[in-house]
Amino acid sequence: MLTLSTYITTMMFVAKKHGYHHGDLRRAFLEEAVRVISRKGVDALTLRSVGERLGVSRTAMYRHFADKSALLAAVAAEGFRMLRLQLLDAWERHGRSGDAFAEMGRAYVRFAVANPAHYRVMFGGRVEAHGDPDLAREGAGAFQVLVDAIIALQKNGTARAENPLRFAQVIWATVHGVAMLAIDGLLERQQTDADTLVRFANEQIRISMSV
Amino acid sequence: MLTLSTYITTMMFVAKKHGYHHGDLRRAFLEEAVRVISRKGVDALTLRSVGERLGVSRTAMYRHFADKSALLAAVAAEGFRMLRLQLLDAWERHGRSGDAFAEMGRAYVRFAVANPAHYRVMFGGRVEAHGDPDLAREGAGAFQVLVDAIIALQKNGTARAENPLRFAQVIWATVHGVAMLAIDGLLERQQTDADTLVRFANEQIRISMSV
DNA sequence: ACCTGAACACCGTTCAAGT
DNA sequence: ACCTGAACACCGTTCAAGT
Repeated sequence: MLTLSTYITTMMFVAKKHGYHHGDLRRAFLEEAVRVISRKGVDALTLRSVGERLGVSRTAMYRHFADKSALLAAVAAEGFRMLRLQLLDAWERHGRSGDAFAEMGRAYVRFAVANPAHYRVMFGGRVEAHGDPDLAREGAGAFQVLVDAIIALQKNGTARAENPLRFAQVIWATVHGVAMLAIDGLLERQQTDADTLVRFANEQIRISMSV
Repeated sequence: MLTLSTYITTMMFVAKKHGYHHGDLRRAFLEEAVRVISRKGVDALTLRSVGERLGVSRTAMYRHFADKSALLAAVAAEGFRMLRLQLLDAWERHGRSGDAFAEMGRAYVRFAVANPAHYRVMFGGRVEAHGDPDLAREGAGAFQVLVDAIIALQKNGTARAENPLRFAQVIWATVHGVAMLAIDGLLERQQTDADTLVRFANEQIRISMSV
């Protein structure tokens, strides 16, 4: 009887999982963290205030994340997943062509500007892909979209033969640098907007790949 | 008499300034901060442990820096100053030529790899140039070396006519991205070393500038 | 002028306890 | 299974006091 009642109680809680206090508390923590980071910076993120905002105890998070850095790693992993999908969408929707490749570059910078909180956590050096397997997988997946696109361009003769990994690294470095300049507000000071700069960068990339 | 004795006491302390407790305490704080950051990361930096390490109270720092972020801003400003000097040295020592420009790129990445603590503070998004005038000036100074070099290459016909600021932004973005890949250890995972990648990036840059 | 120690208002994390 | 409140060991910063 005791075992049965425990079982029933447990099942009730499990059944309530997607309707518990805040529905999906894990997701609520993730979203609130992103909200705080984008508005006040990573350093302003405290578990206590997030918990209070969500109306749960300040230790409730530990049911869903090992610690604070695991929460940040989850934000980063989610960012890489979104980035991968948006890059893939730009590449495919524009016909996997040289122009589509340029659109990927624009999509990359657009992602960073639209999601600075995710982007800063992804590349701010706070979380290391080393530690979180999920994060490492998502990061590698986003990079692979770029590598695959380069290989496709080489196959149809748009890009010259060269180690595609090396192309990918330099191109990623370039758009990443443009994205950083954009979200750090360094372009505003120089009266340049991010999309203009990434278009210019795309032109430079096109030249250096086709020669 | 009171005024005179106060004056004398003050002068004694001022005279001792460069021989006080640790000679230059401001410099000692700066160096110890860099040491801690490079060994354990920015998040591991605590004023209390730095003070303890230097044998002073944990509030002694406030005589030399407004707060912790001012200390980090000073680290970043020092980093930009070192970077500017090393870029300028590479450019001038190699004869202000196209090759010298490539050597600047290599010097940039070498700086980041040799001084990852400074580099992370400079670009990690913790300090904003917006707030610290000294930091803003040093950052702009380092960037100007790149702009000036591009203008020189355009004057002697090595680089094509184009807004030098735009060239500078994309090129900076590229070498910065390579530097980030290098110090985040993402290249090791792909069996590429930083200098090989920056040499490849330099070749891409040379092509795109000369066409 | 420069440094100190105590105090204040925080923080992440642990843990026994509740349902 | 999931959540709680109290407790622990920190942290940056302020401030009256010393020399």
